[in-house]
Amino acid sequence: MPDGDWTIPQLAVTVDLAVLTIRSDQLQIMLVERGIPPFQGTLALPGGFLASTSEDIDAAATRELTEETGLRAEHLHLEQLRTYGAPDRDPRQRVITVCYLAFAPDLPSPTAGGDARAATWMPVDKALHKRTTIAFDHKQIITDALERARNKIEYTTLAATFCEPEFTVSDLRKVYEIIWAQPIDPRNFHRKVTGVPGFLIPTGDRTIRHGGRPATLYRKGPATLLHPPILRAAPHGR
Amino acid sequence: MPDGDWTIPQLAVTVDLAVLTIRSDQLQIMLVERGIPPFQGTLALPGGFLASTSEDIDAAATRELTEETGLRAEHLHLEQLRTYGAPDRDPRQRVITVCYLAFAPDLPSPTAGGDARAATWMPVDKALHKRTTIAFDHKQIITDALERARNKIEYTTLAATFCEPEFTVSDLRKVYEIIWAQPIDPRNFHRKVTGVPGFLIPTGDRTIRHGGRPATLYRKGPATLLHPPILRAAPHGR
DNA sequence: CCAAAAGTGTTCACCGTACACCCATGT
DNA sequence: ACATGGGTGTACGGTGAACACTTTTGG
Repeated sequence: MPDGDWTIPQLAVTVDLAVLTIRSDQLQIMLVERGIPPFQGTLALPGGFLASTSEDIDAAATRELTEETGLRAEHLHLEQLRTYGAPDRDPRQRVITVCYLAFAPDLPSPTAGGDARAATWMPVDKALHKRTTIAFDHKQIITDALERARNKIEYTTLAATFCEPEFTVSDLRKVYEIIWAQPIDPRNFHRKVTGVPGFLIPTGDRTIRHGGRPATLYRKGPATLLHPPILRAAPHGR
Repeated sequence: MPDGDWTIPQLAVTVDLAVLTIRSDQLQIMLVERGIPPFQGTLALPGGFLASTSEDIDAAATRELTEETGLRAEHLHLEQLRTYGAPDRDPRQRVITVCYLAFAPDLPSPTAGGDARAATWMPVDKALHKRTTIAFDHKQIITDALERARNKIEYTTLAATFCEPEFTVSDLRKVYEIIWAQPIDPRNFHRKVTGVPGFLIPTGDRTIRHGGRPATLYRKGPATLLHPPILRAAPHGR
């Protein structure tokens, strides 16, 4: 950090959220419809300006997230994704956005938090489709969020954050299959994840199913890293 | 991004650099001595305020980096590390710092770029030592930079960015050994890295050594990802 | 000849993959 | 009985770790 005591005028900082969840067997992202220009009526990532001069940016992201989802922070994963600062990304003024990535289980209702704005879910595929219009550079942000999510579940236990508090190995496998868009052998996956110490804690209960053997229910354990990682078939991301 | 058209007053955005290099068989980080309070006389990461309202933050980082190192951007690696926005991280005013991580080969002179400020190198170990004082929250940033670097060379070819344009397999291995602070078997390492397609391009020349068989010289090839990654012995970083 | 560093060959243990097979439930 | 999904056993192939060994230089 340099010496000097001046600020660029007309410089604003916002915190935006890329909230991912799995709904209807699809990876979906939370979007809000913009009420004013620019991009009036189009969809954008939820977010907002810093609430006060003394608010930490991480805290601002947490606040936004719990407001939008209505969930408690412990049931979510939140991490900083990247900061976007192209000079023309907002036509009104210079806006720098610190963007956060969040993983959430499927939520009872999109706007359970009581927020006035209409938050909706859209499949990530559809949001990234050529013909879909997303405000600002948010389509790029969604692309980055997807890539980060795909990489992250390889070597962490965060995939479980997409599941309900109690979930089966199948539920967890579905998360991987949906995010990676590739099938996974159920038998080997089962052995793999149950073999990681501290990842899955059996609750003692079992599912009541419509057919088939009942599955053991698990809770997420304290482990955060997977060793060795669950590697995808194809070379990482390129 | 939300609706609204106002800015927090007294909010400044800076771009800081965590530049890593290998000098004297140690991982070192570039620091500058602060000329004015706060933290006058103590060391801090190089960086600065955005040069103009229309400057992209990535471009600002590149500019700072080439100014400080005197090297052309092609010989360096630069990526965004993280944004730090704790409200009290600068006692003067609210400052949000977008921090970048850079890898550089050993440089001819620390301030070859002709910059007036005195840039120095300090071993990362020493910078992170309990008794070393570093300005602002920059010690935390250095910690994050080190962790990122350690992870990054696992699955990318970026370790070669620490080497001269032409280097041997031994040179590259030393980079890994120094950054990971752990010995690596020279034979297996050799086979591993020479086996990655597009990683190492032989120049045809060999080293002239003070003893021992001359080593083949390589240039960095177009490959960017390592598949499979070079995994460290111990569980990743925890 | 010896030391030192580069580079190759070989062995072995482990692990991911593939898949046969058994288990426990609903219909 | 049969379908459906949960979960275990096992054989095979690839790869990383360990290390003996050869190659090529300087002293």
